[in-house]
Amino acid sequence: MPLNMKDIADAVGVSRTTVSRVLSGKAEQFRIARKTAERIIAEAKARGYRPSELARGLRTARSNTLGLVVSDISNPFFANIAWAAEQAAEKAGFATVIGSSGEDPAREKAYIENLRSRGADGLIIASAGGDYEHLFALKNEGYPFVLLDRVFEDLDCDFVAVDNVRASRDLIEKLIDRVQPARVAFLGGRMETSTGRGRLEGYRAALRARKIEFDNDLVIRGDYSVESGRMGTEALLALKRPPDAIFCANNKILFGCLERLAAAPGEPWTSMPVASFDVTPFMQIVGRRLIVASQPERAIGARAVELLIKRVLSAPPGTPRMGKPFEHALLDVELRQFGM
Amino acid sequence: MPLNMKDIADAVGVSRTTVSRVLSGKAEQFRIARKTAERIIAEAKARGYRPSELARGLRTARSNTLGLVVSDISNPFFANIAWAAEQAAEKAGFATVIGSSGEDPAREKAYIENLRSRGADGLIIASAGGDYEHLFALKNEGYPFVLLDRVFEDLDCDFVAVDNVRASRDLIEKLIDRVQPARVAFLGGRMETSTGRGRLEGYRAALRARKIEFDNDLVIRGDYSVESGRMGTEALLALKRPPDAIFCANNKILFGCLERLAAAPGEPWTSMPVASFDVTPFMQIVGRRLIVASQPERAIGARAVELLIKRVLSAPPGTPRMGKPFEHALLDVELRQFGM
DNA sequence: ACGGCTTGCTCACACGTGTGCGCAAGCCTT
DNA sequence: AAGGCTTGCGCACACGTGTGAGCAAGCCGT
Repeated sequence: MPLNMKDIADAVGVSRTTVSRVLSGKAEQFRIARKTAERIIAEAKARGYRPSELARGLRTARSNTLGLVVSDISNPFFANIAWAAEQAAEKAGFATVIGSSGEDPAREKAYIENLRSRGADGLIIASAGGDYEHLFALKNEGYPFVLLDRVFEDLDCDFVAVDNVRASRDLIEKLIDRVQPARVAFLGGRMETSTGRGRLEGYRAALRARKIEFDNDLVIRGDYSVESGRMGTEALLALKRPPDAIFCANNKILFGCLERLAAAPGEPWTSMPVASFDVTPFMQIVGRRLIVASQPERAIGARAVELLIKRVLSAPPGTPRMGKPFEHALLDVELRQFGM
Repeated sequence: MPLNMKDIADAVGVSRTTVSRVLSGKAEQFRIARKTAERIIAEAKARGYRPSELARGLRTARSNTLGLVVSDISNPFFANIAWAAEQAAEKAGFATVIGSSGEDPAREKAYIENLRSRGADGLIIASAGGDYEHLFALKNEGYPFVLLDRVFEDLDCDFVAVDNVRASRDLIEKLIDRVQPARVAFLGGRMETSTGRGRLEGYRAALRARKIEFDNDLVIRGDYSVESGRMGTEALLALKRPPDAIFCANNKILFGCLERLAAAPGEPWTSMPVASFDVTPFMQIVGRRLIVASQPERAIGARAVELLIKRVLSAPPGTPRMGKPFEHALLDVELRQFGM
């Protein structure tokens, strides 16, 4: 109902085909008279014609739209990545739609299905992990997608991430050196994700490098939520022998940790140094020494879009993208310090 | 290509029509034999059939998808609203796609166009304001949409928001009472938005109520960004006569403000009470007295979806929604305190 | 006069789905 | 035996777009 090419065609007095050719910029290619083209364009503009991407996508099997499925859009880390991805995609002539799975594999799967059936040309996925068979299915069908932040050892595909083991190790070594000799507590994230496991592995590596014994009491496995940080810190507070420092696997855990620490002050907790991944604005103002692994969010988003578009364009629409080797982008993190 | 109804039909040995009827749950209505239906369903499941929402949307002029365009998804306020909206929409059988305009009316307009041409059944919009002619266009065409958080006096339509004037006034009166007699500085947001203007009006009303003279030096107009908070605070720091308290129009401005205050300490700045809109987790841990107007984010998101779906279902697909009176939902804010 | 070339456009099909109408076969009723 | 009802399903069109093939008219050269 909202105005077709047919309406424009009738108004101008040409066939619908001609309108289609003109409006998709192929006027010259099909030798449409300049006069005719101008009249068509004017009419379309005047009546506010907007092509149906549904019909267009149905016909061409291409929508110039990328889907972005992240695990938690309320995490500024992912919000910034999403923002960067949008900008990059727009520059390349692609629109973007965002979805947030809330770390729920079922929702993630549903989102992917939805975006696919809605004609997205490709997907960028920060997977919740756990159950990820649907990702294998994507790969087997040759559907273009790029993993973001979280990867899977047994699933070879394009991805953009950081070296979590190394970053975590560097960060924790730095933390250890600050309070030496140090018992560093570990508030971990989802162990179903490569980031969760990698950061734990980096923790172990740092302990080994500094010849510190691994103490299971100091390792709390949780998920990437504020609540998890609260609960983990709660557990630490109950220890007979408190840690000398705390590592939080991401910024949400850090929130919970700091909140709990603030609520139950007293030494050594008050002055205990804390480290975490992912910079957020508040770190500049919290009155505590922080060491943070800053991931290049803008670069991650932009690179993911770049890889995805490359993959999307590597074969005619509607056909599987096979053959081309997969690209693995590992970006560098930067250690930063906050607080006095 | 990704498997149509025809494939299923051929495999089972029936016509495509029958497959369509069965898979859209109208088997009984069209008296398809139970046996046949089961075979079709089994075959579809086995081969992983996924209907093309493109074709379906093209045919039915309905996509069961709602678009959500917010001004800044990296603001937890909007992220939480988006999250709530998704949940509510899912419960009602609608999918959701999110877009973030970054407070840019042009991007907002592009997003709206894109979502519409992609077949979204309706939109929830937290508009950037400034240029909003495209919203009038939506209304004139009878396209279903609900404004969120920000409204326009000259545009009557469904909306969900809070009474910014009252909330701001209550908040600032409370702030004044704390440090009486008080010179309260105002770090404002985008004046192109009703929230920006409303919160300023509330500020003026609070001053009047407490019989405090309006001092233009204390009023900084900016936008809803961290940078704006930084710059505004910078300006305050340069005043010969410092304020006794600071009001920030939203959480991002608050970030910038606190950051700047932390970088340049000394009395009276160190102990100066600060107020703002929108609760974020970090407020529990910042070592400063805060009074915050907490908006019911989940309720806002859910209510907006409810209104939108009502509007969407109020007329057959593809036809303008006119006639029904518009609903204005004004939700209550809650004043909360943080810090010692 | 006639064939070939250029210009400027149209015809008709395809994409995958939903749906009103209709039809054949079997059974029941009278 | 004829008419009508029920059961179970298919035909064919529509949605709005892109596109390969083709067609009429004019012009040119011989």
